[in-house]
Amino acid sequence: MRKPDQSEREKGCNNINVVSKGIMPMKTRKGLWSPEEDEKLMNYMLRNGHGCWTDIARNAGLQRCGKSCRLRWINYLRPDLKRGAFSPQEQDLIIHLHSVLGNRWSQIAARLPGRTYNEIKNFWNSTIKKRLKTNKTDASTISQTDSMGDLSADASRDITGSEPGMFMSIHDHEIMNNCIDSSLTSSTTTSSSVHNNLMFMNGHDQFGHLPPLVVDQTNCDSNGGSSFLEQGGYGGVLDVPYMFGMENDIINPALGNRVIGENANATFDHHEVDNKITHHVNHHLNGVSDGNIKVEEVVGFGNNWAGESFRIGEWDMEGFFANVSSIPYIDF
DNA sequence: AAAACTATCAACCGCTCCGGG
DNA sequence: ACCCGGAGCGGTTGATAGTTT
Repeated sequence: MRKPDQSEREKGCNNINVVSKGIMPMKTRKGLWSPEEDEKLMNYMLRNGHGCWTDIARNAGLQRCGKSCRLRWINYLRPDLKRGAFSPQEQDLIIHLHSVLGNRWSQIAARLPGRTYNEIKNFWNSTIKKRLKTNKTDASTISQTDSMGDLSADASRDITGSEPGMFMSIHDHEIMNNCIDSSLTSSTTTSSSVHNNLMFMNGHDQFGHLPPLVVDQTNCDSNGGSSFLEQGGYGGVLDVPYMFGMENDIINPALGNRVIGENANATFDHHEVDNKITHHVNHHLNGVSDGNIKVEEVVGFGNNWAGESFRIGEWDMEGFFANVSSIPYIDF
């Protein structure tokens, strides 16, 4: 991997930035950090702790901008960083969290102790993305032979423009099926149409969205919730999304877990939910499942999720529930 | 052996958000 | 209300190590 190299290090020395607080123009270095610089920053941080990064850069005797110091500390020097390859469990968790959170790398990293967002981002872009792409190719081959037609064609990207390709095993579908509330039959659509929309081969709907999940507090037991990590596969039942809604809500992870359904206008406290997820995920990392968290335990009722409420009409429900009869995966 | 290709990842860039003046 | 600076984030780049041809 890239190692500190003299010519490279010299390159950045021509950049002249004015150090904040207007003391005097000072050359700031760019490029790779030398071991000496690392030592300076490390020693300073251990002695003085966090503060204004611009001050840290200056006080530590570094010819670096504060931004560069911050990045170096967060991504490399922090003592609590875990080194080495991602474990299969961590990989599963990253995939899992990405399906829920999207490219919010810092939020994903916050749930992986000792890992940085940059590390996870790099890992995703280099390794997982390719893996999913390969899987997608396989899936599209299968889907063609299964007469999936143009349903798979538009699944090349999700609404954020990133690559899809999350797979669900039959087992996953069964678990998900168990989590579908029978009361949906009385909602604006039939339970059969919802079921069918959950059963796209690649785990996405015809628009490339991840499948919606129906919140059912009573049926989603710890079996469904913990099975994902234990299986070690891609995709699967997402226990985290269950934590976002209320009973009978439909949640679409691709839309930021926004809620549609009878509680569409309900809003939740983002930080509270965040804390609960972190708690839940930590249990997974420690090899302990605490089962699904009760929805009311997370969101309560009447809390506010700042500006994140989602109305049913804002989603393409027509498209969402279209073509259900042409999906051959599982017959209900 | 060497050129070409691929994978990895450190670090930069530009942007948004937020708090203080 | 507006401006400014710092912090933080996500996208991207590019150097280098490793692998394949």
